[in-house]
Amino acid sequence: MKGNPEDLQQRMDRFEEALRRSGVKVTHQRLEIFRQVAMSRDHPDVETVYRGVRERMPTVSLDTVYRTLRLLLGLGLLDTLGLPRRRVRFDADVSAHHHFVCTRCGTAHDFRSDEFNGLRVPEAVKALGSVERMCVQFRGLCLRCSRREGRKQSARA
Amino acid sequence: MKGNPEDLQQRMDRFEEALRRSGVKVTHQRLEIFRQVAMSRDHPDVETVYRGVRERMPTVSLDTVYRTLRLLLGLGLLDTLGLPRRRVRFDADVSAHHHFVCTRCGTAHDFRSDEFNGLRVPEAVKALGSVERMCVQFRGLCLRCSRREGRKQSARA
DNA sequence: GTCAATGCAAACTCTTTGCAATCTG
DNA sequence: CAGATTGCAAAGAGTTTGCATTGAC
Repeated sequence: MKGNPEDLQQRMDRFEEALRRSGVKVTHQRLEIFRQVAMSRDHPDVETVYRGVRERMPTVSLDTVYRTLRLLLGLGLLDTLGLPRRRVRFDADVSAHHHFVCTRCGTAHDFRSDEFNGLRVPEAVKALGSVERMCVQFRGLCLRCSRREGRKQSARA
Repeated sequence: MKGNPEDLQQRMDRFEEALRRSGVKVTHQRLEIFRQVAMSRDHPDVETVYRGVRERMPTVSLDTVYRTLRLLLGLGLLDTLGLPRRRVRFDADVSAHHHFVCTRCGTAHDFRSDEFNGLRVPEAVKALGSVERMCVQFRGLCLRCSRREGRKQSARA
């Protein structure tokens, strides 16, 4: 992220508006935590967000940062890189392939695609470092979780 | 993964061969742990690998599973889904964009690409679940880590 | 037989939770 | 002012480490 200041202000305004719409309270902590992520050029982890926010707000606590980030994830105002899950998942297939990952249960399925394997590395990416591998990731609800979801819906009705 | 039995046997043979070439010992635990990952259709986490291996080898310990998986990652015989880092990283940009992730330090940088945004969802993926979003991920050494690497090299020389 | 690898238990790191105090709407 | 939110401290996950024992080569 990180754009010019007007840009950031605009995003902060939209953020505050989104909080109100979601019916949660607009607290200093929430504003500063979001601002910190929005200001970062790379994608900060919790500790980095915490340190950054603490410079402007020395009394903020680490668990508020955790709680807030989780809240904002849930509201769709933030995203995580890769999976929001903690557990590392392993893959015995080291050759080129791509993934579909379930946002609910975290299970991942492989698929192969010559079209995707053939994608060229954009110049913008070459400027960031030396590319060793590439992977296309689709995210969404897997069949099993979709079915479960459906059952819950009909149970409520 | 998970292919037919001959396939698995072949992969086990290649695996054993790779261990020998790397100069590490070929132990029952290593064979069974790799077999468990290679057998799995989805991508198991450590706990799942542990439970699976324990059915065939009840005395295996959880930390051997951790150690072995880490070893095999290092040897390039296994891969992780997403980042091998545990820390979750956050992204304030919820709109469509793609990532370059450094395999060494874990930092991630955004880039945009209309070409990638326009990729169609393959039929094979639609069969796995409902796709909500898509992201292309490039992995490799970032500039900063490359420079560091270079310095280490010349320091040794 | 030697030294790497394992199993056990304890340490460590990251994240979540319970509860009283505080602040938003 | 009521109830959501925070800060603190303690508990919970997941992962790593030290050391004596075991097993591959």
